[in-house]
Amino acid sequence: MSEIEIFLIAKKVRPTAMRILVFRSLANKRAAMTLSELEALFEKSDRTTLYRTIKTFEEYGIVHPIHDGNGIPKYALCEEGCDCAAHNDLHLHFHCNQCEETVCLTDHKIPQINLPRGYTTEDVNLIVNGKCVKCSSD
Amino acid sequence: MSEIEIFLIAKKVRPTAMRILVFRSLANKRAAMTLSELEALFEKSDRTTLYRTIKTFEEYGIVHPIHDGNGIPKYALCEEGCDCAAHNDLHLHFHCNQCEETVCLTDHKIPQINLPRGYTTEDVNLIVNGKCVKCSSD
DNA sequence: CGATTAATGCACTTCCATTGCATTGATGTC
DNA sequence: GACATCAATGCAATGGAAGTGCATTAATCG
Repeated sequence: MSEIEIFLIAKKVRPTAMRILVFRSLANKRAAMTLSELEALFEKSDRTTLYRTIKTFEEYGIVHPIHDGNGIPKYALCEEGCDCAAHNDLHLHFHCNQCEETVCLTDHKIPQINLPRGYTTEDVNLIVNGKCVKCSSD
Repeated sequence: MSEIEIFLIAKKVRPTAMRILVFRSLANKRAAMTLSELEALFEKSDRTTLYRTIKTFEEYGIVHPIHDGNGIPKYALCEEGCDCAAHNDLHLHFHCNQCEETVCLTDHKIPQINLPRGYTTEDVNLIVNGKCVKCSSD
């Protein structure tokens, strides 16, 4: 059994062919991907299956969606030990305006945000737009 | 001539009826609004006109879009003196998970974010999700 | 007033998310 | 191993919203 299969089972998700493929694709690609980008990787797959695969992954804390401000959500694997449901992994996301790639900067935690009296925080989403390492050297 | 008309002219935007209405609607509502929400306010208006009105407002620095993570952008009036084009108004946005309203917390500036070497910042988008004042008292 | 440009309204297209339903595949039981 | 059950898949269809082309109307300028 592959590592991915073991991981999925541990997450209580049945390791079907499609799920393994999607997981591997996300693991190999350093950047977050949209459903369409994922779809393009698999010739034969149905959009719906992919859609539901991602939903399942989301539900079981395997991926988290990233809304980088381009309207279409992207997905990236959660960090090990990240309990996204409890929002314990408040890292920031970087979106490159040139190559359009969005990456998790998991080492960069989000600073404490002060809110006006009466407001309570449940989740924080921080997107930095700019130029990534690859594009800065151009 | 109304204040709104004067303001629009100062922004080099012709104060048409629709534009005045949209501006007033955004000014009266404290929260940011989607195109659909705006559309619902005007019985007779065409969606396209509204769409282009907002695009024009965006272009001339009258409104700024807010991507609060729900896929559909919302729009709010820019602060006075805010030069959105130059990203000088990096305030944070608060989205209430209960009433779904999104507001600008213009007094709360976004702290300096440190990025890994090679990354450059052009824009920062910070969304805090939680409960707003109104909903906290429930 | 007439000409030019801007704004509007309508029709249409496209893209993506989402759901219903029938089918296929896997799992667990006897 | 055969069967019942439930999960996963694939196809078709729907719906919401963004965006575009074009003709019409309104405003502005000479």
